[in-house]
Amino acid sequence: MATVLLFVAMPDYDGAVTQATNSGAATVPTRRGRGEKSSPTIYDIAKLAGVNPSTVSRALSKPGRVSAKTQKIIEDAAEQLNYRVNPFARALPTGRTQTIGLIVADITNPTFFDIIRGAETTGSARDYTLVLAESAESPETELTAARRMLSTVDGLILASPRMDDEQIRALASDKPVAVINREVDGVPCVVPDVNKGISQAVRSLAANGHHQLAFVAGPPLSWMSRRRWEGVQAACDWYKLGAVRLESSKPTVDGGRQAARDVLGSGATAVITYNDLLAIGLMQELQAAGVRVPDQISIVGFDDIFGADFTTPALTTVRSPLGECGSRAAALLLDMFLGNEGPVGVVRVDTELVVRGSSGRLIA
Amino acid sequence: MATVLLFVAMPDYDGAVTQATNSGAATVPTRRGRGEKSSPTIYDIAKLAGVNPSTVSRALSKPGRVSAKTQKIIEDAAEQLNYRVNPFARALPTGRTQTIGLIVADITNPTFFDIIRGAETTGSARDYTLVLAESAESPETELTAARRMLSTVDGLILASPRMDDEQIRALASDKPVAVINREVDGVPCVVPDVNKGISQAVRSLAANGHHQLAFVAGPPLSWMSRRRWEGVQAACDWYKLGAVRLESSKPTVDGGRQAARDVLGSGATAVITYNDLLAIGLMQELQAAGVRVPDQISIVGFDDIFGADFTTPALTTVRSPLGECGSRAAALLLDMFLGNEGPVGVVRVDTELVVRGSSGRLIA
DNA sequence: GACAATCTGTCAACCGGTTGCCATCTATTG
DNA sequence: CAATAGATGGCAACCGGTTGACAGATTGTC
Repeated sequence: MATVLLFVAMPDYDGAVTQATNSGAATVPTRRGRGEKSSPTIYDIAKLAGVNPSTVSRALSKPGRVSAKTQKIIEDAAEQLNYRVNPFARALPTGRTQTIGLIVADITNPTFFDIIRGAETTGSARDYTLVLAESAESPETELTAARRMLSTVDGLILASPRMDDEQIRALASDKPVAVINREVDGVPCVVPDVNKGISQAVRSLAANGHHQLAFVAGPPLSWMSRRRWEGVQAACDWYKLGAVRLESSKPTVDGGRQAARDVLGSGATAVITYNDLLAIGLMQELQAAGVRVPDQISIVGFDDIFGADFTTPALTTVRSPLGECGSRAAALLLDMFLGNEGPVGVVRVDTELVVRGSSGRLIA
Repeated sequence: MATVLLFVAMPDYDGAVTQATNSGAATVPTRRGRGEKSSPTIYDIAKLAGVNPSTVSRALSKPGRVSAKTQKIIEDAAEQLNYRVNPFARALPTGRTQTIGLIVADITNPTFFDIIRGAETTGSARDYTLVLAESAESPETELTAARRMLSTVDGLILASPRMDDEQIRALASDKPVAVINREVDGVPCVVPDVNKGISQAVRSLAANGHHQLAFVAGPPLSWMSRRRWEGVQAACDWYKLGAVRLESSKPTVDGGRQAARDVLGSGATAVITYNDLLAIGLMQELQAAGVRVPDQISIVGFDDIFGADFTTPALTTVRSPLGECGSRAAALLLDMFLGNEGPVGVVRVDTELVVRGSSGRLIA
């Protein structure tokens, strides 16, 4: 299992008083040859400021606990010494690590990229570090990773979890947990509302003369794959299109190529895939087989990942605001850290159709 | 500044005895409601095994320091309690954090993805966590990030650094540092040898009837951009092609689009770009302007990133073994951790041309 | 069997912050 | 002016491992 840690932002020393004067030359004060004594500690500050170390600790982390005068003296001393808290020393007694865990199915999948970015940005704003781990689409690996992480982080974000609702709730009973791309009772979730985007896609396809649509599904354990299929079915019902569901071996470009055969066999003239990777692979394979896109078959992906507009024709896709999902999930966690048990409901974000060249009028 | 931490692999408790028996049910032994007492400690093990905590510590981290018998007893106890070391507690007295820092110019640039992967995989094998930070192409940001990271990691990898050689050496005098995509005297470096790949590219272009070539450069501070341009010049000399160097505003798809105008103005029929992102943007813009690729203009990128084969035609590119670079750099660091000051020379890895559809015979 | 060399486990100090409790000191009020 | 509440700083214990120093046990040697 691979785990990635996104060190979002290292606070100057505590997130307070962030303005560091660039007064002197840009020299590092403590230049030590080998591995001798390292950075200044609160004890050094205490000595310099003529107070007790505990007072320094309070001045730097408990706003208002010390008098304004002492506060100032200590802050000056801290700045003079170029003090940085030792995160390990802080984490030891408190258990607070200033980190948020994020588990994704596959680090190399660009879909997760925006989620990571979003979570990182929001965490960063509050001096939280993001730790990434990978589940490789396996519920077991995911659970193991989650358990291990949980001891090291203050909270956990699960992007597209593959494990049971029950297991997720168990984790959530231990530390704050937020879920993306899935609804789990009793756990705060951030879920793109696919209906709008799917409606737009199917309406557009119907308007372009399509009558039979195929949906290439994602991983069987993916809640979101089921959800998208339901959305496609509902929209097809409404717009009077036939809809058929096809399996994919894996939610990648390669999986998309492999699905081409089934798509052709299905007789559908329009395809919506579980994600963009599948759409791209499918388009490549169809074009290689001489099928013209979109003249003969229209293709619509999901997510609008990096590279979706590299293809010719560029990929039409239902964009999920992945960055917002990551950001919202992180915000939920940050909220819970503050003690707000708050609403554990579902946060919904909107999806929208991005029309590019891979979908269009059916030329019979 | 954004910093990402790649938590590569969390060892079972110390990397030794990794087989965890899945004996009982999959219940978490310490189920605590709120934030009560957490995981088992070496003190718990000591009590259970009837020895002193320090003996437990030694048994778990200093192989051979305790008798085989005691070792066994302690390991059994540790397993029974499902013990995991507390990384914070360990880092505090030792300073060893089991982490490697990696600074890249841009987290969203897929070029760095393979480097990250490579470093992560290699670090992972030795139970090291990877910490990522972003420099946003700024030497100042990079230096700040590097300084901050340095106090938290055991060693640092700089992928495509933008700061001075001098600054890099200063960092390296503090803790182990390895550099990728650049040569810095006195610091271990991993550098793709671009000559082979460029030679292949230029030879192939010459053979296809091209006489005038343009190189679209990358960031001015990029050592590798200069190096590639030198390689292109040398190869063009050899194969008797004219070569002209064009600037780009930024090394992205957008920068590539903007460069299209200059490319057309240069009269070149073949283009090599600093990286694939530029090549893709350039190709999009040229095609939009009605230029046929590769019939009128051949395009060759650099790196072979994710998505390079999404385009139509697929992108011909000089592949750098980025994954290997990351992996090698991490290996260098791990070596230095073991006390091997070793050779601080340059590790060279090979590049090769990947011929796809965007380059070919010039059709006048 | 006496004595040295080697093993093995224990003691205690330490890493650098945090925090409950208490002693002062100051300010407010009667 | 005395009594009292609140603000402020100090003391010391603690978080969970690590490690140098040392003593007791074991083994080997002559």
